[in-house]
Amino acid sequence: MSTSTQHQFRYTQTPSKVLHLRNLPWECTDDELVELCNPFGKIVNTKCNVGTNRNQAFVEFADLNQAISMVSYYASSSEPAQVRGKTVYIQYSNRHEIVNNKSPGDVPGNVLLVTIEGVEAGDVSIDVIHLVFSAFGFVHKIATFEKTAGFQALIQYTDAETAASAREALDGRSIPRYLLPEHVGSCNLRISYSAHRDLNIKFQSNRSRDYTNPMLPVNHTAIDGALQPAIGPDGKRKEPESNVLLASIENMQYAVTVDVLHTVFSAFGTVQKIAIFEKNGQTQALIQYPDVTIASAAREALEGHCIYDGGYCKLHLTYSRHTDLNVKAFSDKSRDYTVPDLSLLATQVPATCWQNPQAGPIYPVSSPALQAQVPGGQMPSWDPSQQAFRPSYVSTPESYPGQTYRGPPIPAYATAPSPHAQSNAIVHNASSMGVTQLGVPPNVNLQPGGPSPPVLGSSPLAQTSPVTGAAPPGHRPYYG
DNA sequence: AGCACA
Repeated sequence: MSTSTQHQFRYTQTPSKVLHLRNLPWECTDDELVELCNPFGKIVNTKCNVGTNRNQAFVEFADLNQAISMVSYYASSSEPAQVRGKTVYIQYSNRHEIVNNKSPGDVPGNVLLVTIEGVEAGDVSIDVIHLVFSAFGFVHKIATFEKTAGFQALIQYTDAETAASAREALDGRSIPRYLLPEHVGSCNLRISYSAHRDLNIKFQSNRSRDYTNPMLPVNHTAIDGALQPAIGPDGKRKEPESNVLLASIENMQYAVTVDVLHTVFSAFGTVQKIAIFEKNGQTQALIQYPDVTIASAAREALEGHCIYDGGYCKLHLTYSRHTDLNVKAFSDKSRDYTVPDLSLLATQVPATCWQNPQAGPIYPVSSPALQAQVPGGQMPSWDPSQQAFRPSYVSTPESYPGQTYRGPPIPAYATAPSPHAQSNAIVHNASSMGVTQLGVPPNVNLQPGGPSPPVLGSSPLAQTSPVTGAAPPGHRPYYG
């Protein structure tokens, strides 16, 4: 019986330029597959560590005849195909192409994402990184940062080939001992590809370098600050002020959208960019102002306050290490308000009138991607009549500090939170904040007449929550 | 040693 099924296997194999390899060592790499198969033709794709035992693989040749030549060769060879001494069984795959389900980090590019395992940010200087990676070609730019994954660096080369050679040589290896401080044990490099093509380096600093632009200003504070962190009068480490605030949102019973944050933080000045993300299961957001003064005012005023009544969405604000966020202009988790609204421009300016001829082709006026950002074809938070929309280059940030927030309603807490206040919620009556004009997330239930918080009317939370009804008498909004 | 995963 089993012999006949084997026969069936044999004879139902129609040639394919994709080969199925099995009995591989589980450690097998794509490179080893290429090494094995390359003599027979051009490999256009591979997929290794397939199956529960991770001992199968697929190799796709550019041409069917190349796959046939490999299968025929090993069919009649006395020496079986081998990887790491293990015999590898080869047959035609029953598919005709390898589906490209490579994770983003496997898609080759000219920028590498390097995770330096087992070290702190201070252990490996950017100069050491530069030295190590320069062995493979000219390093254009380096940006380093710390994430939950550890200390990471983006390394930009001229092209993907150079990047690939560096990755090939360094992935899984360690930075030479003599380049590391003594206390560092092992420090493996984990290298994948970044989706970036061109890094946006603003300063030469201890965290980032642009080797193509020697005229770039040097950020001494970043360098000095890292070497000698500022110490506050209480002896605690004081985070340097920044124009970018990091908001941690506690007790987030209700959705906090980009629009909500924009509304809340616009009370203090032009919000340039917002990014929302998750860290350790908590929602955090970065809010970028044009300058430190505005950020500082916003931080002072909003720290510890809640976006919604009832202690929901409590803000904890610190200064971010960022000075300029690199965010998608339109997404549900980020917004760049400094980017002109192309869809608005498009309605006012014929496409042929673009001043920058390059701008047109990059974002076609009828781009579905652009329209997809705005269900219904509207730009809720992009009303140009809103003060908050004004691009940063129009505003005069310098005027804010002494100006005690003219324009939008002045939150009382901005100057002096009253100790008698019964609530520290920022939003009691959302309509008074102009939320309705700014574009309300569909799930926010606004009741313009009443002082109720913009709770999620349709959410089960709204039903179960004890504090979703109208505020008690005397429970006045902080907004006059 | 026998066909992936979105």
